[in-house]
Amino acid sequence: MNSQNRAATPAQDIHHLERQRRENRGKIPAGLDPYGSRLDGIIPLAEAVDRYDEQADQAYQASAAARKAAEKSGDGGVPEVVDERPRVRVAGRVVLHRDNGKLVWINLRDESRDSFQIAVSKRDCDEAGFAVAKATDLGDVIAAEGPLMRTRAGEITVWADSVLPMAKCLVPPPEKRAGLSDVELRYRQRYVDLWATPESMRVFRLRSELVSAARRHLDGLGFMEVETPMLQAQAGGAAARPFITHMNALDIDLYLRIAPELYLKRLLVGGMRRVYEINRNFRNEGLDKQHNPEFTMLELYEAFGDMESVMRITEDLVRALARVAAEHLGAPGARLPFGDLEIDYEKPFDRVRYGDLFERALGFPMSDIDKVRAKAEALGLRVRDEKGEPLDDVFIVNEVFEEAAEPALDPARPTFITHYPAKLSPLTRPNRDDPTLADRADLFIGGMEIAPHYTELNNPDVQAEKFREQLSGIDDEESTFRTFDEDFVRALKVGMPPAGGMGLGIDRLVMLLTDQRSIRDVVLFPLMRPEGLNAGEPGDGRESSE
RNA sequence: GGGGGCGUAGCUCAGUCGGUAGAGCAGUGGCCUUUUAAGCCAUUGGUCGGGGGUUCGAGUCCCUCCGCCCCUACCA
Repeated sequence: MNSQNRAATPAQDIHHLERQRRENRGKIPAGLDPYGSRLDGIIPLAEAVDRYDEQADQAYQASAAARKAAEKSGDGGVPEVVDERPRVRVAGRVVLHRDNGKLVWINLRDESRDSFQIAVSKRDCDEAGFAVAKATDLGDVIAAEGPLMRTRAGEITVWADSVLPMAKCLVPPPEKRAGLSDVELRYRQRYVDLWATPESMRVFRLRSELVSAARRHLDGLGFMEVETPMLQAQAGGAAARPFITHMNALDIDLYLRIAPELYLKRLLVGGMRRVYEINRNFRNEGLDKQHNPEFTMLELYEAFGDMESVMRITEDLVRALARVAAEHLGAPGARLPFGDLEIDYEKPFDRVRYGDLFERALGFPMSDIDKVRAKAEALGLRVRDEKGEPLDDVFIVNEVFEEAAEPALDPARPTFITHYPAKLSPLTRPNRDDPTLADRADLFIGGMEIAPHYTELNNPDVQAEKFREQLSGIDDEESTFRTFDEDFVRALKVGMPPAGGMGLGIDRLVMLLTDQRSIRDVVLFPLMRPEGLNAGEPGDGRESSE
């Protein structure tokens, strides 16, 4: 079964450190597969620590000592050794290896614990297991079994009587104390980062728990989780550039979705009352600390609700998730560090009207358009469109708003910005009392836009008109992917109940709740330029420059 | 797109004014049955990201390409 040992890599191409590891693999006793096989009953390392029984350990030590003393005195009547220490079977990556000759100390790591010690003694372990322990390299995956004891130095340890190889690590691992700090390697080889950098594993474990908790929370509110198309003939629901692909069977171009919105609303038409989807969106735009081309979005819609009702859902949800994260830090409540900030999710979130925030930050109202334009010029902002035409007032206002007012928010206070100008949100339902305002509220936390909320438009005629307005004045490139969604208007004609909707950027929320500054540190496999395609072609530099 | 920075052993990093490439960890050989960043002795390991240039001489200076990071811009 050990055919894998003889994988045909030419010897001269193998790095000497890998060759050495291949040789060490060969030292594993015949009859044991270096790549192991199914092993039941393995418990997490953290649980092994919990199972330690102080009394049983002391009773064992005492009875072993008594037996030894009796043997020594030779008076007969040697007592039985009482060993009721709990036995455990554990497995993990070898992160430390101290070979004392006839006693080998190995520290394992798994998802649950950074380090857990096993001792492999020539006297007490079976022969093959001892040989495995001697041949073990840092980074190997092994399993061990034995009683739980405490060493003289006080560390809870498995005193192994059996050790089994589970997987050889042929690639030399990162430095044992510094771990992997090269960010490029961490992203490209996440499989190394996860085991070699405990902090990285913690972030992704917490991310998983947060997403689970979000589902539980929403399910508890009577929401139904659904899945809608990622391959779409029209990329709607947002104003981003989509990725394009081709379907051979129908010979049509398809787009990777930029948002699930228009499909989720169709479900409200069909009669679903509360729906949500947690899934990937794809946007063919720039990469930075807050943007990955594929990112995870939670969108939810509540029939017979509105912006206010979904704002309440979001606030409760975010607070519940913050509590999960705080529990991980061993802190009660929901106060979490984010860089230099401490963000308090427990107190009611702040609310500020768009216009009020503008006036508070700038010192004059947004209606004072002369001052707004002067400020825009002073800030060096864009005041004309691509064709050189002056931008509409409301867009200038928004440029100034984003440049000068948004940063005036307290980043440590989760804040909803409400009452956006209607012209900024062309697809949103205008406010019933003041049609110049849109029923839209954006949640900001830590200086990041986390979640927009809307009272959804459900009048098919208004929707059709909005689509038409949006399509007028787009350029050729945009027109290839921005189209009028006839079917969506037809759905609205069937009748969609009034509704509130929300979209929450899961990656950004996870950044906040795990205190990570880059989206790449909360995405397991962030997009990277592929390795080795054009790297270092001889002479390519000179040729392309001349 | 614009600007700045970085790239040296498997990993983490030094490398002075341009003068024969260094450390720790890891690895290898040896000793060691309570170590825990184990220890002690010995020791292997380099396309200094690729290419070109200047120079008697380049890890170091210049050009260029590749990759990554940061800032900025774009992004409902």
